Amino acid sequence: MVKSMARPLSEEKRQAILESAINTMAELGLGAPTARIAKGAGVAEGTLFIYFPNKDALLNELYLELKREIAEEMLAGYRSDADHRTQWRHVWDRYIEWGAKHPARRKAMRQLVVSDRVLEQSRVAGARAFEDIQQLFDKSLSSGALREQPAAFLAGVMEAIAEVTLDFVARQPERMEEFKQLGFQAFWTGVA
Amino acid sequence: MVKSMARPLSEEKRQAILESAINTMAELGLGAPTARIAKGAGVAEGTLFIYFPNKDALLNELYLELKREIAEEMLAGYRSDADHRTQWRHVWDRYIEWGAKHPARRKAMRQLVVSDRVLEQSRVAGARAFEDIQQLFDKSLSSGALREQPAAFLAGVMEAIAEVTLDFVARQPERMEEFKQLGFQAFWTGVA
Amino acid sequence: MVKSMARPLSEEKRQAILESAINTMAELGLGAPTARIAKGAGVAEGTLFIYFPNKDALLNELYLELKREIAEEMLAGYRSDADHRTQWRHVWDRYIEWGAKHPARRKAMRQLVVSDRVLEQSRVAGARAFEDIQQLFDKSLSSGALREQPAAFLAGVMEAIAEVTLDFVARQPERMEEFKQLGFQAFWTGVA
Amino acid sequence: MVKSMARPLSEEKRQAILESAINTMAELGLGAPTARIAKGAGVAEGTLFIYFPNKDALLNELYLELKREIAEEMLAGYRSDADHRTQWRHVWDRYIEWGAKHPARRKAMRQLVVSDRVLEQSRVAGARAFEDIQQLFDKSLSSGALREQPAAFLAGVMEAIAEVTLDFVARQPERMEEFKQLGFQAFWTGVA
DNA sequence: TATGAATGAGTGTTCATTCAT
DNA sequence: CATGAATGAACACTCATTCAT
Repeated sequence: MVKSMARPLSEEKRQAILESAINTMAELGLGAPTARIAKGAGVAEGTLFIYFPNKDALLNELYLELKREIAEEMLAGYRSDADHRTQWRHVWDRYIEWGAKHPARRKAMRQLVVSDRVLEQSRVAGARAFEDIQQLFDKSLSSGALREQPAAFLAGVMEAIAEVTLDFVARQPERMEEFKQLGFQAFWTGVA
Repeated sequence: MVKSMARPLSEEKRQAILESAINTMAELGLGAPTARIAKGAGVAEGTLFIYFPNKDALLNELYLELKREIAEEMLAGYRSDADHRTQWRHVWDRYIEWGAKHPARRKAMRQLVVSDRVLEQSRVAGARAFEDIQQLFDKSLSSGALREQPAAFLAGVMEAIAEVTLDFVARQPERMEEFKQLGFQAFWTGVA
Repeated sequence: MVKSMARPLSEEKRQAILESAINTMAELGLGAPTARIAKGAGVAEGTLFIYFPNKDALLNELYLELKREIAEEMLAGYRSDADHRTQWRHVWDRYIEWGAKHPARRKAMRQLVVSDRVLEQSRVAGARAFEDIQQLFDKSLSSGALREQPAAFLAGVMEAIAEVTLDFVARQPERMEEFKQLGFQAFWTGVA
Repeated sequence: MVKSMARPLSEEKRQAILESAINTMAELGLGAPTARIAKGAGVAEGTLFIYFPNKDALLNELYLELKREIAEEMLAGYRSDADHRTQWRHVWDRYIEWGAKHPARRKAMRQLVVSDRVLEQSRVAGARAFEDIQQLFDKSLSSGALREQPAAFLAGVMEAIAEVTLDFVARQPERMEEFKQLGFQAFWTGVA
């Protein structure tokens, strides 16, 4: 599905605005002024409102964009023929690596997640990007590889432990491998 | 010799302001206007600034206050003679119950935790309120009841899983016991 | 190549704001609210801050603008071939006439001159507008037409006597010529 | 005339408040907060309003107090049997010395003089403190020692030149004697 | 489409003054 | 009389959004 039909706008500029929003929000939180975001993107204040009807829309789209990016990243190189643990480990490692490599994205995401300005609708849409990973959960659950529990709960636990892990990696990057291992172990033995 | 005061600062009002800050911030996030917080506390706009020199100070004090409250709550009724698992379970249950009972407090806390406006200094001070619980971690670790790992990491994992658990409890309060159990199991088997 | 502007900053509006600042400050002193100044200029409150980054900047620019205007006024019609006394008298008369014609400007200037908010930097820049008049001082001094003394001191004395003169003119406008004469005599015999 | 009848208040405190007002206003201008003035005087915020009904009253009384102090200072050691020039020189020297010794007082006075908050009434009362000096003017004028001109104008010129002189003394205190002499000469030859 | 000047409601904070203690 | 907490109007400044160019 190509967007360029519906919006004959410069996809480049749109991306520049989203990227600037990430960096500006990482620094200033959700209160980051749209004027600064625009400036950071190299466009005029008003231009931002051509690409996004208002700030909340920008916030919600950014949330979605990041969700999609994370899901994509987590599945890259994924092999569905490996055993359950290996598959989980793959997904886990990819996420930790993404987070370690993109601190600003993580900071922005953290603000978005707890904000009321990101609508339920966006959260649902964001979850859809994780459908493939969801299937991994479902399969593992039905195969008995994981203890009986709601898949969403599982997902939440995994994400939560990953965040803690990333906090530690952020503070001591040189111990990344250790924390990555530690975090996965806590998750896997905890839920398996 | 203390100079007799015309009217001493009222601890009651201070609490009213903090309480109103919680509720207002639960609804509006950190952007909650000080004027609204004051109104909600039944005091004049200016009065807020007698009790807190500025909004950031209020935010930091609120963070601390909540941290202390949570620590106290978690330790209430705690028995140091029970076995490790029982002790952990106690602490876990108390936290889940606190969170389930105080959704506004949790919402406010969530915003504070991810905000740059809460200073490192306050976070350190907040951690001090958890020193007793920290000892529980240390003892369990040295006794071999828990797998070898940094105590702070353990604490982070526990808190993270608890938050997920509370999110589920918030959505389906009638399944509270089930989620409480599920969350603890994930934590305990994950780290033990 | 200049990027075509949507709407260029309007010199007209800038002047309107400065003009309104003069009148508002003449009435209310330096405490004149920016909101009132803006209103008096026929622009929105926020517009003032597009033309001046903050109130202090407005104050400093206003000081400069007035200094420049006064210098220009004093030199208009000036003939460098006349004798010293005539040249001085010309400059003197022009200033007294300017002050008598623009009481609000004088009132505003009086506040600005004694305020710490007008920076040394602005005062130096303001003095630069008087360089031509300064030369008149220097020439007269070196020619021996004026008693030996620092040129800046001379300038200060002249300005001070002019202010007194203007105060009297303000109270009894009908005696303007008399005071103008009296003041100049005090100055000229005092320094020549 | 003893004040302590009308106000059975501590004259000491009243003076402390006025003194603090001088210093605080020298630093912060007329916008100096009453709370800070009170603190500087070692009294409570509310106490200030026992001694002065409101801030404007404080300002006006301060103006008067300073006027009186200056007049008194100028006449101290004054010999009415000396010749005119000697008498004028005495008064001149005393004022320059007062100003050089009390920069904060001068700064405060400068703000008060140009402020609308000091009422005409206070200015008139302030002038009364100069009645004795006024007589000196009158006598000198009628004796023919000074050129024919309104006494008030003369006084204004003297004050104005003195202010300029003090500005120069403030910047180069080591040249005080030189400027004092220069200033007096400008004044005396200008008006005599 | 792109620009950035213009808008004005909204924000944190100050401060003269009052008044309960 | 003395205190300082309490008040709320006022202020400088910000910012999402609009719209003339």
